[in-house]
Amino acid sequence: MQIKKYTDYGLRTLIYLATLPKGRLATINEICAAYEIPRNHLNKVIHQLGKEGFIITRRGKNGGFQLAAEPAEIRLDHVIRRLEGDTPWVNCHSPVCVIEPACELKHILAAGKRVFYDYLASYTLHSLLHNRNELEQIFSTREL
Amino acid sequence: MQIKKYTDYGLRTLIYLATLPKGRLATINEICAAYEIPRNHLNKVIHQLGKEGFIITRRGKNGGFQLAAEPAEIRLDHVIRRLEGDTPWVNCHSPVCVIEPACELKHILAAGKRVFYDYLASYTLHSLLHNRNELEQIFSTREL
DNA sequence: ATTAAGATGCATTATTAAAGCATGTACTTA
DNA sequence: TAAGTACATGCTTTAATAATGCATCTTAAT
Ligand code: SF4
Ligand code: SF4
Repeated sequence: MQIKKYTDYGLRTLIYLATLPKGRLATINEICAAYEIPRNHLNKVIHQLGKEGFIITRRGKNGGFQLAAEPAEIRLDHVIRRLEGDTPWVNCHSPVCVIEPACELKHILAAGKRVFYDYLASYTLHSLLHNRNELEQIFSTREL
Repeated sequence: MQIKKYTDYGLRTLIYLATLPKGRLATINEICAAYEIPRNHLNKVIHQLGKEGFIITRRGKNGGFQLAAEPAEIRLDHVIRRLEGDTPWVNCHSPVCVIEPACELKHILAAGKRVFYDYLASYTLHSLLHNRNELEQIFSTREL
């Protein structure tokens, strides 16, 4: 019971982008260096972030990506749901569970999942910028 | 992002026990047969359920196990927390995340996890017996 | 044309959960 | 008290999935 690194990498990317001056593009290499994470994996995350519309990507020389909206408009529940994949938190099929038709548990777990995401819905990328100065300082010292 | 089969097996066991007449012991073999799940894995689950005090186990001939309390006294958050393991839903260490000291995200995720378990806390094993008759029927037909 | 960036697909490795196996220990009953 | 049955315990192996690596394609600026 843990979110994937994949998802966390996506959130880290959004955090990084949010600390940049508006309009400035970042590159995959830049983010890998900042967080010391593997380029290949981040590659896929960035791609999905683009597909999902959280960032705007630009190919080619001088390309890169930036936030597609204001940080306050990017909801954490949306991001995590997409990156994490929105499947049930319990697998009642494959293999099929014999009490499935009579089982209440799966409904309770599904409701719990909803409650979790409803809570996250009260936060946005902006909520993660409380320590913006400290974040910027971390990133700037890493560039040395 | 999904609970382990291990945890689900534990819940299934409790559901099964709750459908039995009070005082009646069940065995591991019985539950494996009822759910068509592997004995070796369930073995460990049963053992932990005993250690955690959700069931009372008895060794030896005519041994087995039964619920340690009334279904209405067995809270789902307690069971799932124990079986699932109560670790954070995001791993900020190993490897260490460079923005960890400035990051708000982990706190939000931790709060979301609390919200999830708080929700589960409003349910007990009794909540899972709404379709008790249907459950009993499923179990009885499987014994053939 | 060259170069630098993301896009895409496949292969490999690492991690963890799940399952298997062997043996120990407690308890009942003949 | 010996035999049998059930849970307890530890170790090994397999399966599933996430993470990572690699090669190549496409796009766009210069
Ligand atoms: S017990 Fe309920 S929740 Fe668990 S697998 Fe069966 S149907 Fe799904
Ligand atoms: S970004 Fe925040 S939540 Fe994610 S690993 Fe780093 S410290 Fe933890």
